[in-house]
Order: sequence, then structure tokens, then C-alpha cells
Amino acid sequence: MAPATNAAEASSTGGSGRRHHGNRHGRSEQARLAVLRVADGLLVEKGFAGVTMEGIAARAGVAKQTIYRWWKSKTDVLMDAFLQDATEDLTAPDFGDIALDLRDYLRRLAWFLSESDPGAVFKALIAQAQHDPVFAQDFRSRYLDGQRRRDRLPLERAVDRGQLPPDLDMAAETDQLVGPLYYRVLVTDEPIGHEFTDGLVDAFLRRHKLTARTKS
Amino acid sequence: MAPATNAAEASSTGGSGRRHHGNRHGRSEQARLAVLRVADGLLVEKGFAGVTMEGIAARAGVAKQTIYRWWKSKTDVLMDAFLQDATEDLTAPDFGDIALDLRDYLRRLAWFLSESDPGAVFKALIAQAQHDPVFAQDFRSRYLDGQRRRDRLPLERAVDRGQLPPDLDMAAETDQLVGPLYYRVLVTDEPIGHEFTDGLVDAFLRRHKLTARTKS
Amino acid sequence: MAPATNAAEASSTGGSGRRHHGNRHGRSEQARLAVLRVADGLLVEKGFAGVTMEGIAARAGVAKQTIYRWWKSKTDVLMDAFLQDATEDLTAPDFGDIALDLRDYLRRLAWFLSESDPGAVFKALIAQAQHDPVFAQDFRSRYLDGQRRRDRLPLERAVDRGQLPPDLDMAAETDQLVGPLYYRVLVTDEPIGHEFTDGLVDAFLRRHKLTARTKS
Amino acid sequence: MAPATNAAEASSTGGSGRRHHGNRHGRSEQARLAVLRVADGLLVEKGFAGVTMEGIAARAGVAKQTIYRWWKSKTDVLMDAFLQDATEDLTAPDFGDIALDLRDYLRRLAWFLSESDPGAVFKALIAQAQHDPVFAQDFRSRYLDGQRRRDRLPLERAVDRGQLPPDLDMAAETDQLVGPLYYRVLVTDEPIGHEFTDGLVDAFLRRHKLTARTKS
DNA sequence: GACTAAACGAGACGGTACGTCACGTCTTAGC
DNA sequence: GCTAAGACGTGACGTACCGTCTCGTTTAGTC
Repeated sequence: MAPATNAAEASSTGGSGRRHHGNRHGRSEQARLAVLRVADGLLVEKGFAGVTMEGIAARAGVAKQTIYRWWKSKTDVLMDAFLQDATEDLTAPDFGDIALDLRDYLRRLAWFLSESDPGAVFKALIAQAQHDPVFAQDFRSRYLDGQRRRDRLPLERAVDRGQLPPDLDMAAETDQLVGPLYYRVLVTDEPIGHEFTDGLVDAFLRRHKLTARTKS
Repeated sequence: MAPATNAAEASSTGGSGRRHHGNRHGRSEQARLAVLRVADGLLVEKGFAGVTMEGIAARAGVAKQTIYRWWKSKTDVLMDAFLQDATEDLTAPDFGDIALDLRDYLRRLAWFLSESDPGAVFKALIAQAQHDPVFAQDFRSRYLDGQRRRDRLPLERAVDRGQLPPDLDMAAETDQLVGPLYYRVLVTDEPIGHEFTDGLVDAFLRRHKLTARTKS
Repeated sequence: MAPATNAAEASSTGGSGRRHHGNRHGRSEQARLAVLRVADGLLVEKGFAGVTMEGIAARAGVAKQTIYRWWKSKTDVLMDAFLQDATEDLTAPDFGDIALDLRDYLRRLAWFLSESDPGAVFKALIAQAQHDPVFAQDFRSRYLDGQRRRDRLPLERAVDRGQLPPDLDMAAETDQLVGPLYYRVLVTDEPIGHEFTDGLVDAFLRRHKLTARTKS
Repeated sequence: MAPATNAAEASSTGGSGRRHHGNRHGRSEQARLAVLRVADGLLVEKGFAGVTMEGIAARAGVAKQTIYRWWKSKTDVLMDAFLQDATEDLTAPDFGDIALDLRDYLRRLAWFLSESDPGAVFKALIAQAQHDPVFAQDFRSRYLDGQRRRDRLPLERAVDRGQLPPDLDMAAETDQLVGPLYYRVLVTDEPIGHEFTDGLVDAFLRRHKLTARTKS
């Protein structure tokens, strides 16, 4: 069984010989990391249906009770794993120009959603959110709200710079920029190339009568 | 699993006196309809997790084996139920004007997705499609491809009329119109009012330098 | 379910190769024989649990309904198959001497029970009789009673000859002769050699103060 | 499946401090007893076909999985129930005389087989043994072998006493004594009165030229 | 020669039970 | 006090047969 080795690796990150297996010193970091890593791995390897509490417990060398003590469902585990991996990855750069900022950001968002491993987890979580309103609420407050704030950043900076009018409907504009990406990823499964994301930016510029300073 | 629907259509379209009576020999239309009706009802009433093969069988007064004989999973049942309810409901009207057509169509699409019962089933199916690529493929070929064709209709008519240039990137334009709706429905769960759908149409018109003839 | 056999016999007397598949005048001999043959074969090949109505129907190329029309259960089919094969096989010879008669008969009975294919079917039927009193009654009246009469024949002939007293308790004596055979076959599964059956005869002779005329 | 019973016994007899290590907290004695009691009850009440895993589980308030964890089939459960009830009940008394010992023992064996509840279970198990060689082997090693040893006891004691010659063929003699009982119980279903069992003893005495000291 | 009636093959149907899987709760022993 | 281990009740899974019920065909015999 792999867990022995995995556990060893996990504990080696804790500097000195501080291994606690079951003890009176609070939660086992080792167990927590093993669970998250295994959950991620199972999702990528066997798909959503292949992620089970029993499967995670067995492969992580962890007791089921330990998982239930700290997470309330397998989707909660996956969300934790996702948050650990994904947070702060998707912040738009500041090139000082709305066109450049958006172009870069949408490309990276597209890649994240359609190509990356965390993107696969994201899709699984969004799927779960369709089935479970409580989970949906949780997912929004723990990830999506923050993501929406990051989505809006380039526009806010452009308003600050005076490139865009201050009375812009931020929510609607953001939805028009990122909505088509999510639509392709979640619904049509068509590939998203640079021409598609760049096209979104161009459309945005055109309807606000702006022009791109540079072209890629 | 197309045969299920085909058989149903075949037998239901058999307009005149040809219909066989108790419908023994061959599939039981009664059982088929009961299953679809019950599946739909369970989804709306108890959510996706509340839809089980056993539950459908019990409530529909049907043997489990009968369900498995004609559908390969509960999502396959739900898809059939969805197709029976939803097909052809979402065809854009033809008012002779792109602005009017789009305004009406997006409002109805928004209502369908966020308010209607079939819309709830649609969300469940899209969720399942995230988890199961085979199902996703099936769903696309049996519903989404047709829906995309319907989405494009208003634009195609406008091109025919000369309101829009013939070299328009249909796919990209459609995605920008409907993508934000799906995004709100599937991801952010924000309410979609007329101001939002109308705003999408206005943005479309602005970036193509058109003006709305009328306002609703 | 006696009619099954009777009908079969009646129709089998109809001379030449008059095969009818489905017709106005009674049952298909072809189907009847196929069912019995297949039932026997399945029992020998896959054991009792491997004999199913569906299995018989499929392998015999017969509709389930046809089986149910003529037999009331799979054990009823097996009983018919058994009766067809086994009846009249086990009649004691008449060598004119009780010792010789018994010796030969018990050997053949032992072989029948423990070695022959019909013996295997017999064991399955006796087993079923433990579980189902109605079947047990049927089996007794259709086979066991006759068999008991055949068991008693050598003793009756000996009484007629004057070798044994006329007030002999036939039932008890027969049970002591054949009971140990059935016991070994059904309960202990120990092999039954000639020394065992001959020993039973010797014990019989000894307690009735007879001596064997010949020895084999 | 011997471990089931053994484990249970081990845990119930594990009085002092030496607790078992293999099972963290081990099997539920309560569940085990409920299953055995219910299985017995169902057999007596509804016959063999009325004993189902689902029925046992439901009536015993136990999960099906719990039954499958410890027993491999319903007949395995019944065997366990039978062994719990029946073992050691059928030991011949020692009156110091072969005639008395046998007379008493055969009467009690007859009663056990034909009248008692465990006797009904025994018949069901013997029936199953006809259908399933693996089960048959198991049943023999867990019950029948011991029973055969008990059958032989009166004869062995008589040999020790000098009432019978030491070169007696124990197996054959035992089969002649008990075989007719099993035959009547399993095959002919004729009632077994004292006159029948006593007759078996008398025949035994006669062929060994012994006389009964007392008569009942 | 058309018609009728019995038996046929086929196979869908409502069911029961099977044996398996994962759930979430729980108890116990070790560190 | 947290851990690994794992038994437990619950409930759904997908499968195998059960016995019943039309279907549409085949085939004698009757009119």
C-alpha cells in the first residue's frame, strides 16, 4: 500500500521529526494533506464518480472518521483541494491598458477552465452546485465571489485610469466578457483559442469605442 | 439510446386508426410515459439526488427491469423526459427585425433556463455532462446541437435581410449573446431580468453599429 | 400434473414422424422432448441451481409459455424427465432365490443412486421434496410408491416360495435393506461397494436364519 | 465458514483480560444471535423458500451486508443456527447394555429427525447438500462426522464391555441401524413409531445372537 | 378455399431477491 | 484528543428469473 510512502513524503515537509499520527496535539496536517492530494488524484484519474469517501480513506491511509471530522462531504473535500490549488492564480496583470489586461486575463482564464487540472475540479464543483443549493452557496462564498472580484479588476482599473466611464455596469460587462468562456467550457465543449478570447476583447472595445493600443 | 424516443415518436405519430390497443407486444407506451413523467416530477420535487431508478420504478408502478430495458441510466431517463418537454419550445420568433427578435428570444431563453421546470432538468443534465463525457456527447447530439442552431436563427435571418454582414462569425456572436445567460444560470446564480437580456442585445447592436427600431 | 406424461404418451403412440409445430390437435412432441432433454442436460451440466425455466426455454428453442402450459415448475419438468428415463429400470430379477435376487437388486439400486445420471436427478428431486410438501406428495405417488413396490418384490416372491414366513413385516424389512443405501447416498456420501450391499443381504439372511446358496 | 461461529465463541468466552486484537471492537454478538434466531424462525414458519437474505435482514433488524460479512449464503446461516441448537443433543445414554442404549438412542434420533424443529432444519440442510457439493462437504465436516461418531458410541461401548466382538464392521452396522430412519424421514415420509425403531434394535440383536435383557 | 382454433416462438411486463457498493455513524485501542 | 481500523444500519445499484400476458404465425380440421 502506497500510503506508507505518501505519509512519509507528507511528513518530510514538516521540517524536523514532528510526526504525529494520532496524538493530543490537534489536527494531523499529514492526514489533511494526504486527503486533499488523494481526492484530487482520484478525480483526475477516475472521474467524479470514482471519488468516494471510502476510496479517499483507503488510498490516503486515513480513517473515514477523520475525513468526516473535518469535511462534510466528498465535494467539500474537493472544494478544499481546489481552493488550495487554485486561489490567486487568476489575477489579471496590470499592463496599464485595458485591452492588454483583458487580452491576457481571458487567455489565462480560458486555459485554466479548459486545460488545467484545477479546471477539471472546478467543473466538477460547478456540476455539484447544480444539484445541491447548499453546496452552491458555499462554493460561491468561498470561491466564486472572489473570482468575480478578480474578473472585475481590469475594468475597475480602467475606470480609475479614465479609460472607461465610472457609471459602467460592471456586472453586466464582466458577464459579457467571461460568460462566453464558461458557456463554451460547460455547455458546448468547443475549444477556446486565442482568436475567441481576443474576439471578446475586441467586441468589448468596439462597443465602448476604444481601440487597442497594441495587437498580439 | 435514441431508439427510446424514436419508438415513442413512431407510435405517437401513428395518427389514424392503426394504433395497437393495450400495446402489448412491443413496448408499453403507458410504462414509457409513466417513467418520464415520474422522473421529471421527482427531479423537481426532490432534486437530482432524489431521482433514483428504484424511486422512479416504484412511483411509476413499473418494474426496474423495464426501465433498464429502455434507458441506460437515470440521466438517460431525464434526458428523454427533457427532450419530450423541451424540444421546439425555444425557437426565436420572426418579427422582421434583429433587435426585436433577439430581445424576445433572449428573454424567453432566460426564463426557460432559470424559471421553468424543463430548465431545472436542463441544469441537471448539464451537470451530469461535466462528469460523464459519453453522456455529454449524447446530450450534445440529441439536444445542444439543435439548440445552437436555433440560437443562430435570428442572426441568420438578419444576414438574409441585409441587416448584418454575411461574413459575421456566427458562433462567436451567438456565444456572446447566450453565453452570459448560461453563465449566470450555471455559475453565479444571479437573477436574470429583462434589463440584463436587453442589455446584451443593446451591446450587440452597438458593436455592430445598429439601432433598435422599437423599445419594449 | 400427470396429464403431461399421459398426453405425451398418447401422442407418441401416433406412429410415424408426424411432426407438428403449432396446430389444432394437441401438443408438440418435438417441444416436449426438447424440454425434457435440455432439463436433464442442464442439471447434469450445471447443477440444480443451473436449471431455470428461462434457461430451458432458451436452450430448447421453446417459448417459456409452452413450458408453463404443460408443467407447473422446473422440478415438475425434472420429474417428468426422470420418469421418462428411470421407470422400470429397477425391477429385481428372479433367480428363484432370495439371496441371489437381493444381492443383484441392491447392487443395481446402489449403482443407480450413486452413479447414474438419473440417480443425480433423483437426488435433486428428493432434495426438492424436503422443501415442498406438495411436490413431495406428487413425487411419491408418481415414483416412490412404485419403487417401493419393486423393492418389495424379491421378498414377496420368497414368501410365495416358502423361503420366508408369510407374516413378515414387509415394510420394515425393505427399509432395512434399502434404507442404508439411501442413507449413504443422501447423507454421508460414502461410496457404496459390493461388500456393503452384500453385507446388507448377509445380515438379512442371518437374522432370518437363511444361508446363501451361492456366493458371487 | 467455520470462522463465523468460532469467532463468535471466542469473543463470548473471552472472559479475562486477553482481548482479541485482530478485530478492533469485533463483531456484534447481538446481530449474530438475531440472525440465527430469525433464520430458524423463518424456516419453521414459512419453509425453506421463505428464508431469504432480505427477509432475515429485515426481521432481524440487521443490514444485509452484515449477514454477507459473516455468512456466505442463507444455507450457511441455517447451518450455523442448526449447529447452535442441535449439537450434543443426540448423545446415546449409557445404561450399561447395548439393547437399552440402542433402543433409547434410536427413539430419540427418530424424534429429532421427524418431530423437532432442528430436525426440520436438518432436512433443509441435507436437501441443500444434494444441490451443492461444496456445502455438502462443509456440512459433513461441521456436523455429520460428529454425528456419526455419536451414532457409533453405543456399539463401541458394547465392544468394550465384551457384548460385541471387536472385529465388528462399525460403519456397516451403524448404517443398518440409522439408515432406515433417515430413509423414512427423507424419502418415504412414513411415520416412525417405537415399534419401528425397536424392530431395528431387535433385528440387530438377532443377527448378532444377543437377547434383550428388558423389553419396553 | 376460406375460416377457425389450438399451440407455437417470441418477448415485454410487474415483481422478488440477489449480491455489491458507498454512505454516514459508531465503538475500540494505540500513541 | 486525535488517530487508524473497521463493524454497523441504510439504501440504491444493476442482474437474474419468476410467472403472466399479449402478439403474430403456423397448421390441421371444418364448413
